[in-house]
Amino acid sequence: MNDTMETWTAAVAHSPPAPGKAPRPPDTGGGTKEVTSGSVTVISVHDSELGTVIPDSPRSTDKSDLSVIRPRMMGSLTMTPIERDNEDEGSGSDGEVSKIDFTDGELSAGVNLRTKKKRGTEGDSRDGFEEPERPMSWEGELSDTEMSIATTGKQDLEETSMEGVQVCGVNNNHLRLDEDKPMPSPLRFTDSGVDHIQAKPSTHQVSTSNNGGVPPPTSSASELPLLVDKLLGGTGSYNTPSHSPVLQHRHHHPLKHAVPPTPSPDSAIHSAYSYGSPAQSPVTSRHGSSHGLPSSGFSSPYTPSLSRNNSDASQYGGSQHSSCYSYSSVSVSPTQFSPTHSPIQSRHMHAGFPSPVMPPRGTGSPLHAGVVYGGMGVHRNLSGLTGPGEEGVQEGTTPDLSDDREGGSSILDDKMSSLAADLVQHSALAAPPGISRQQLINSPCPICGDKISGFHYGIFSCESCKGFFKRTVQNRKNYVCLRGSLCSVTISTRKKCPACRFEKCLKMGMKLEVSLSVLPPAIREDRTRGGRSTYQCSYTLPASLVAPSGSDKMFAPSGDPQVKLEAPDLGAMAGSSSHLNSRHHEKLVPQLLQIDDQISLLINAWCELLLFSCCFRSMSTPGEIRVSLGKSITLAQARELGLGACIERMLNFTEHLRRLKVDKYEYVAMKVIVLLTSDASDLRESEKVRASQEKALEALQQYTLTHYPDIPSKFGELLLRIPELQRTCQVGKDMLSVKNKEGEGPSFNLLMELLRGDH
DNA sequence: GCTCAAGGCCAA
DNA sequence: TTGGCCTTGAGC
Repeated sequence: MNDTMETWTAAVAHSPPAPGKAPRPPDTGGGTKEVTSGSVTVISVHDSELGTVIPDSPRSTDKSDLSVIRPRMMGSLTMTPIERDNEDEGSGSDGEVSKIDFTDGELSAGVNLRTKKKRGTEGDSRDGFEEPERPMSWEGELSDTEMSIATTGKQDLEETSMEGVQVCGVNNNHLRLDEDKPMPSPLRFTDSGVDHIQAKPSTHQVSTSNNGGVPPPTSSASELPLLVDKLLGGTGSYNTPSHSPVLQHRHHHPLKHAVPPTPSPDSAIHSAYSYGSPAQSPVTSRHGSSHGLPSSGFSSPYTPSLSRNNSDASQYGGSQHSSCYSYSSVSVSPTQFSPTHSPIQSRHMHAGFPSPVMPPRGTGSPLHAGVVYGGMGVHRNLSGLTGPGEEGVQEGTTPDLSDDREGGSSILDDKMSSLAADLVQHSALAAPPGISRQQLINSPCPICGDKISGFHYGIFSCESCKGFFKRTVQNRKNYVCLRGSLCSVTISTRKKCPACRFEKCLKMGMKLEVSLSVLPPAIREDRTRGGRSTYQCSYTLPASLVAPSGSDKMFAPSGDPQVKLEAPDLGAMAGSSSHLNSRHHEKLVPQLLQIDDQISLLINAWCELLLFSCCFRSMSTPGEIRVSLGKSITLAQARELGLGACIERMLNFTEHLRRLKVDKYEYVAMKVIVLLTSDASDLRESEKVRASQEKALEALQQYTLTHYPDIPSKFGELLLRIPELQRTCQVGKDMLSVKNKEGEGPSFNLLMELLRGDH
């Protein structure tokens, strides 16, 4: 859906400090110093399905469709010119980010990676890229052989990266995967007809309004986005390999925000440990036998000597500068951490981690073919799964070694960082249960790939990204990216585009405000220092942790209602999202729904959701239905394919949407309503579903009345479209059913191919 | 008393 | 403006 891969730059250069915002008071040692009420408008919104999404409220930004994930991933696999251009951050491009004042010094600073002093932690003195510290095994330093492996792996990485042709294999040729070859099915994420009902980039809230002179929306106006945010996924992994609305639970599992029996992070870790037996490890199956592998030079970063980088160490910088080296620098504790809990392996889980509710698609292990168990070789592939805005090695392109900004080595660093960042997007944020805090800390920052220093604002991130996020929010910076919000964000490039960096912070799950507003904000308005963050949901299950089927009790005792699937996950499956102010979440958060109910709802509504998405994105193309991969189908073409009746109704439906000028919020809300309206008969908590639907209806009504006061009937007209949508689906289903029986109709796969949401 | 996630400081 | 380091203080 390249044609809809529109990006925009919202926002504005720099909103002035809030009136009365005094310079930062001196640190007087605690206490409340200043109350700020501003916030940062999310910088840019890239919505693949909605195309350009410009929040009409400065306090809200919407990423209204989960399908944004797929295009990003696909886009990276099939480079488009714009992506290449974007990746080429060489001379000239920086100037495009005209409103972001970068100095040459900053640019050059990016080249130097991590040269700043660190606390005297063991191994800190070395630049990980130039002189990696001797990797540690769980018994101590790696042997020479192991070192050789690790070193060789690094060399391989460099060489292949430099060539830009072959995916680094980390000394394991069988793990290599040529990037110019089609990705194995489990990694392509393209074979789903319902995959746009997928996970989505995590959504985020902006704590308060940065008006910039624009009055904030009324509460009612904001309620829909809020509701949508909750309904459609308040947090999510960036990518998910899942292909079905059910499979996607892997990233939107009910447990991902489950609150542990105790809110303590420590207890949360404990919970993770309790799960982490090798036998139970969800990773085990993903990687098969990892024991026999020579670590590939990328053995687990976790060692029994965790004190080597325990919490304090992590807080003040670990021993590894580079996430890349962190992969290879340590190995596994067979006692404390199962090899299968290796964060390396865990990083790969996304490539096909079995759905907790449904068996994985495809044959065998989703990680089969050794694709995913290969250290950096995997990383590169995984990076390919990210989108154009997600940095990474650009498949099919040769790294520009003449990059005058950073030089060849820095490019490699960039790529390495990119890979690392990608990995974490798929791992640390979406790590399987059993991954401990320590393991996560040893993973690269999901935003830039740097060393994670701790849990900041809802995710494990590095110190720099933590500081950046804090500054951006506290200072109410509104950055703009004039490059389409597709800038790479890595260690070496993170300074180049704060807009994209901040967007990625949000995307990766950094929170300005806790989704459930009973908890304090991550960014403290009063700037009170000290104290522990009280939101541990993401801590327990960073971002998109999922548990395999039957592991529900891992994080919560039986009967804990928190275990139940949160509505956001349900909404995420609906294919939309938004990250908006959550100030009124407690008012709008719908009832949590059980996973079984979510599945039932999806089973009943998948067709409507698909068709709706298809029609909505076809609003700009009268007479055509925009199907997959940016293609359109006309009625004539549809008739040739035997889909005429269905497409005709879809065109009519689309025309209604066009006439009603359905906007993104209405679209999202309607999707939620459709989802919750499905006549699933086996709902366990039908009352909750109904209550959620009522809230969605109410929010939609308020929204339409607020935003379209001149069309008072809009709400009703929107609702009237739902039966029409359902009839359209029924026509399609009936047509397929009848014609397939006759052996002359279009196949189900064809329809799915047409409708799938990889846009 | 320890942990750790906040905010603050300040050199680069 | 960045990011490493520091202080703070609630939670345990």
